[in-house]
Amino acid sequence: MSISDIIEEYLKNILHENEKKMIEIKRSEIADQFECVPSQINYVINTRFTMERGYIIESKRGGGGYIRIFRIEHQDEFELIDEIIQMIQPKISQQAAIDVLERLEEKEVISLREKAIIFSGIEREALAVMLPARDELRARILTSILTTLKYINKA
Amino acid sequence: MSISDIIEEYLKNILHENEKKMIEIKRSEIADQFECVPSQINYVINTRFTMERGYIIESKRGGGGYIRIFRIEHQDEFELIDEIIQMIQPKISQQAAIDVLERLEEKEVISLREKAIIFSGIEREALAVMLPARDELRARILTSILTTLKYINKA
DNA sequence: GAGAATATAGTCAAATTTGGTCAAAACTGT
DNA sequence: ACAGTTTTGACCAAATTTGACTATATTCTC
Repeated sequence: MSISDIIEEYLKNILHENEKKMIEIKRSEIADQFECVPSQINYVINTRFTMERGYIIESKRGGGGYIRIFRIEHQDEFELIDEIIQMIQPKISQQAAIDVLERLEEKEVISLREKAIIFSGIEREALAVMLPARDELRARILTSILTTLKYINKA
Repeated sequence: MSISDIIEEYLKNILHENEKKMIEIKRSEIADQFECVPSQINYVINTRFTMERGYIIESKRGGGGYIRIFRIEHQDEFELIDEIIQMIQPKISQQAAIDVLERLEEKEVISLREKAIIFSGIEREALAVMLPARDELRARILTSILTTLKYINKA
């Protein structure tokens, strides 16, 4: 486990315990705590607390500055899926797609098996076209699947 | 016995004792341990821990990088799926794909819901490329999904 | 209130730390 | 000797770590 992984875990623990919607941190404090440079916190946030993974970031510089991490909440599955469909237009990378599928599984919109099936349908090797067309094709396929998912019932 | 054989045996011992489903290794550590070049580990994995032999590999580079080896068993319907994969090379029409999915559902290889998901991933509108490329793309996507299906268990 | 000092956070690219690929060389069995 | 397999190493790709430089907000001083 890298330091980034550890910081990610630490932040998620705070966030997910007590069903918190938001946490506010001071970048330099976290950096001190984990003995890393402050910009490492930005790295963790940029790679692990992305929209695709269901987070929104807000921050302020200067005295009393902060970084806030919000968990994106939804009324229901329908709304969650719609939001993701919007997010992936008009293209989506493989990594972002993985994040999206991961999130859908966490939220129990899809099963582990369905996640594996969908992933194998949109992975690089299956699509076999060059960028940027590949990311657009992936977005279309995923959109089509998500649209179906909106209306289909779980087993 | 070659070094490759020894490394293979070593990894399989760890994996099979205690019924472990997965092991995680660091490529360079194993290479050090057996005094070989790191790429030899890739050779062992590529020749001995293939899907056909019942393993799935996952890896990550960079700090905190790893190689994970998962053990899998294949499904009873392995042969049926293989036969279909052969059949759909190198291209498949939408109608033929529907027939295939129908057959898979009848044989209970996939559920009704999975059939719907897969179909929406390979339908004309989702792929949005002209014939004959479309039928080839559909074949690749479906092949990728079917290959996954050969090894993942039903819920 | 203007300007300086201080306190934050952000960006970006270089350095580092992993693992991956590929083909040439070496080895093995027949 | 040939074919197939294994070993090796040069080069590549990806993820992480680090730090110099930048941007912005607040507080202090006059």
